[in-house]
Amino acid sequence: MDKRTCNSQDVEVRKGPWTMEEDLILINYIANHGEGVWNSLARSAGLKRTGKSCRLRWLNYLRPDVRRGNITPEEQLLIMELHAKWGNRWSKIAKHLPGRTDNEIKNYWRTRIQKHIKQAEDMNRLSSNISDQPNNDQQASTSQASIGPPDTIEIYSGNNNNNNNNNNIMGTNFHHQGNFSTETNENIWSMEELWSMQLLNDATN
DNA sequence: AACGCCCGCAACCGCTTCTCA
DNA sequence: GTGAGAAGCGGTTGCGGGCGT
Repeated sequence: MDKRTCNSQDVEVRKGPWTMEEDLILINYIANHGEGVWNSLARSAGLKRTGKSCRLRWLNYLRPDVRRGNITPEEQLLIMELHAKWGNRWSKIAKHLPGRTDNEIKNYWRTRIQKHIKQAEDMNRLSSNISDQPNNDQQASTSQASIGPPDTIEIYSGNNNNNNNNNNIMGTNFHHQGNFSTETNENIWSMEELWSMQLLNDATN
């Protein structure tokens, strides 16, 4: 594990994975003194970690009310619903999932859900290649969704009520504004469709 | 059995926001 | 009002394990 000195006081700062000893020190210290100012907590506890690192470790892993293990289908739906509403506001989303951390939700989104969006995008690109038809201009004028350059999929609905729902998902511009239209158009992927793809896929796993 | 690839997750980094003197 | 330090947040990275060849 790499250690490096960080400041004029020549204090070694440990980085990388936490050891069981460090975990125990942190747990015991917080049990006795409670959470406090993280930088001084780290120092007082004798941990060669930054306050930030201690805070993260505590909040995401050591806290007694952290729920670990599989995300349930209910939680999954809730995550998707809240993400559609708020975008990548992971901590805000996490507040509605007791015991789940923003980091966990963020990872879950990136590793699971985003994958399906990518698949949807690929399928969509494929289908638009197959049906590369002349009446595209009518489609273009009425379409509520536009598939952009290779790594963008933009989904729009008619109304335009939210200011900041421009969610960038690892190069995928995922715009969701207001209610999704349920009407099906070749280039429209509604939230419901994305959800059902996700659920279908899970059912087959 | 060995190797390479892929995926999931823990942890770090840097920026923003909050709090307080 | 403002500046400094702490906390919060989202994006990114790196490692380890599982799996296919």
